[in-house]
Amino acid sequence: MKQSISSDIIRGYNDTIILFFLREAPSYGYEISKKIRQLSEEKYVIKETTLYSAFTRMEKNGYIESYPYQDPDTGKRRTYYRITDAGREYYSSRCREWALTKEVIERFIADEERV
Amino acid sequence: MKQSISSDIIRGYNDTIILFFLREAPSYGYEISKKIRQLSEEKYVIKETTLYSAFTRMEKNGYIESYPYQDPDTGKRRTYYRITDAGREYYSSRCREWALTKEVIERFIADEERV
DNA sequence: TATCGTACTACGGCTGTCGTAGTAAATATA
DNA sequence: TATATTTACTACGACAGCCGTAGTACGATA
Repeated sequence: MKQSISSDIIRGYNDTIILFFLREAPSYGYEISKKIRQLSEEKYVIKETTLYSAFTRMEKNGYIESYPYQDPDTGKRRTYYRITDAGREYYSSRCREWALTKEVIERFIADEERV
Repeated sequence: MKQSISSDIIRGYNDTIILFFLREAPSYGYEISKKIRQLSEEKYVIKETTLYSAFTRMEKNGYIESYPYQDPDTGKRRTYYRITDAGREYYSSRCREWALTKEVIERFIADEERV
């Protein structure tokens, strides 16, 4: 019974998590999902449907752009995504919001319970 | 254009915030909403419908119990809520989850953007 | 008399997450 | 060579929680 992260708290932060990786380089669904697992040390595993619907939403919002890409080695066709300037701004604003949110939520978290 | 907290990130933490106050003493909707505003210094103002639906949900889940109460001074009738043992356990588990979640999310928040 | 603060309830919409299912090609294993 | 697993998605619909709108009712204050 490992403690894990509820989807309600991560809700709305998936976009930020995805953009965190796209800031550094364009990528695609499967790779991003693996990177999330790795960086979180298996503590957070994004669901496929959640991930791909986030792509759709963010492209609609202009935070990312998709383009087809064929891997020169394997020949695999994938949909790659790159971050836009609007996406970078959005990421930054979410980071600032996070700082504020964290500070506020912690006022409602009892010290003794913090483990 | 003050930076404020989005409902998506607070989502699912409203229950915890409410229980934070009920742990100390029974209370009712209006009072709790005021306390949230105060403790967050206006950074988070819970919506009425959100608050009352949280009460309903938590009572259904057995985390709180309601009882009618008439104020001896004003004569005002209110629905008071008190926390149950299950509610205390739930609060504690949410606090532990928070510690984990915070740690994980921060891996996806770039240092430079932290302000 | 009217407005404001208090203390709610009802209803329905919206968004993001997730379960289920299916497709298809490449790679690994037996 | 046959089968399983991994990779890389798409479609559909359910669900939960938040929130906008609206309305009720009562007391205090202007």
